[in-house]
Parts: sequence; structure tokens; C-alpha cells
Amino acid sequence: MKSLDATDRAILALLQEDADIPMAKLAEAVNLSPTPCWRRVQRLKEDGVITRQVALLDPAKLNLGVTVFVSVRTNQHSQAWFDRFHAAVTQIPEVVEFYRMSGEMDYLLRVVVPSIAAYDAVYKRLIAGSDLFDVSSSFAMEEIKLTTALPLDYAL
Amino acid sequence: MKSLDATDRAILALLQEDADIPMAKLAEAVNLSPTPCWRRVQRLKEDGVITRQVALLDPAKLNLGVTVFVSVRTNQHSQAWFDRFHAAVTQIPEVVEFYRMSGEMDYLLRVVVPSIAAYDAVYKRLIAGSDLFDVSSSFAMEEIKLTTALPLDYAL
DNA sequence: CGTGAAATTCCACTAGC
DNA sequence: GCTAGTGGAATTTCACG
Repeated sequence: MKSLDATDRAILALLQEDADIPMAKLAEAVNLSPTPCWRRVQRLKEDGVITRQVALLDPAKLNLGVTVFVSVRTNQHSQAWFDRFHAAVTQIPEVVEFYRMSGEMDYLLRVVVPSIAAYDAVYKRLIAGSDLFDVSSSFAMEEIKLTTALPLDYAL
Repeated sequence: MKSLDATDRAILALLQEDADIPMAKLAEAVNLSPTPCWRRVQRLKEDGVITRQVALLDPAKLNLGVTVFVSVRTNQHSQAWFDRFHAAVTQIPEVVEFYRMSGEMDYLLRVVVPSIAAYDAVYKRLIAGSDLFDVSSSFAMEEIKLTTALPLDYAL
């Protein structure tokens, strides 16, 4: 895989913000003619730098005003247990992020729901299958920043 | 704003996964002919349900292997302080999520960086401007699930 | 090998039913 | 909501640096 030059990064920066932009505009913005710009985008897709293109939806319009971070501790550390837990949690559409952590907590989840009541249903579903040592929920009062745009300055 | 019927939700579900899909395929998938399907998509955009369309990049390919959750506590609670903190943190491109929380921690951040060393630089930048009471960093060992797809079952 | 211009094909979008 | 037609863009081909 070729390394990314300044032009590639400029392209990525723009596409991260708006993938709808016509190729002509994109090319102009990075001081290129449409074809070479298109070629670069193709290469970035083939190389897997650009994984896919998605529509972002407004949580408020979908009645999803509540964001909860759930930190989970367990004393079960067998592979079989993890596989079951993994499968169970991944299924839940309200869980939009799910990490295995180092340190105090074992897992961290971000859950989006319409209300506290709806969160309680998800919570019950979480603890239903796997036996968890400790589950602690923190509610977000305000979403100050939330972006899918990754920093590009570290690319090799 | 009209409420979302099953067809709208089917459209949203598909576009959340892949916004590149040609209108003809999308229409076929939801048992519609292209034009009415296109009309629905237009309306969803106008209503602000679909906010925008973005390219998702592979963090690994951008040398962003490390995810850190940073919980911040402060004893400064004035509006002026918050405004400064807000502005400072929002600027930092490595901070991809930033919430004001209820309960123990005051703020929660998700930071993506290439390495522990790079995180330390971000950390220093964080504590530089605003005086923070407590900053605790938790490292993600494994990203099990991370999706931009929101649950659609609660839409009114 | 990467870049710029022209030809073609395909798809978003409009109008009529 | 479906069918057909148009405009315009994305994609391929070819020539050049």
C-alpha cells in the first residue's frame, strides 16, 4: 500500500465530512482534474483506507435522546463466557459501541435509547444472559462533540 | 414531519449500512420502484432524519490503533470556564467524542491516537488550558463493536 | 508512472399517467 | 405509486508529460 501524501489526506478530510460531494468539486478543492482525483479515491477504497460510505441519521428525529455509558465488570474470564457475552451484546442494536478495556472496568458500552425506561429494558437484557460482577451506568447530559472524522495527521 | 413507516425504516436501515447503493437496488430491496423510493429518501433528507453522508475510514490504515476513554472531573463550574474548556477540547481532532455527564465524572472523552506516547501529548494539551480536578484514562484493548447505525425501532 | 482531455455509459431526477 | 424520458454526472479509454 502506497503511503498517503498531502493530497490524499485532503481528499480524505473532505470525504469524511461529506461523501456526497461531486467528483468535480472534490477535484477542484484539492487542485486536481477530475480523473486523477477519481483515481486516488479508487485507490483509497481498494487499499481499504475508505471502508464504506454511510448515511448518518439524527438521533433526536429517531427518538433517541438518551446516551448511556455502561461499564461492566465480571469475574468470568473463560473464552466460552466471553464468546457468549460477545454474541449477546453485539446483537443488541441499542449498543452502538462495545470495548474490552484495560484497568478497573472490563468492558465499556455506549447505549442509545429514547428514555431511562427504555434503558432499563436494555440493562435487563444485558444482565440476563451472562452473569456480571458489576454494572455501572453513567448518563450523558449533553453530547458536545461526536464525529466519525478521524485525525489524519498520523497516517504513514 | 410525517412519521416513519416500515418502508422508511427499511430504507434508513440500508442507507445506514451502505449509502453507496444505487437507487434502483435500494428500491428493489424495499419493494418499490425507483421514483417513489427516491422521493422518500429526499423527504428523509429534507426532514433532517438523514443528516449527511460520510466516508468511513479504517483507523488501522491511518495508524490509529489506540482508543482511550478519558473521564474528567473539575471543580470549576462557571459558564466562562465551560466555554473555554468546550472550545479547547472541540478543537482537538484526536477527540472524537465528548460528553458532559451526570454522576461521578463530569466529562467523558473518547480519544483516538497511534500510541501511548501520542496520547500523552493529547493529555498534556487537555490539562494545559483548563485546570482539571481529576483526569483518569482507560485504554481500550479491543474494539468489539463500533457502529454509526442507530436503532430504528423507537422512531415515532 | 502519473496526469489531463474527450467519449461513453449509467444513474439521479423530472414530467406525465 | 408506476413508466418513460432527459440531463448530467461518474466512469472508461486514449493521448501526453
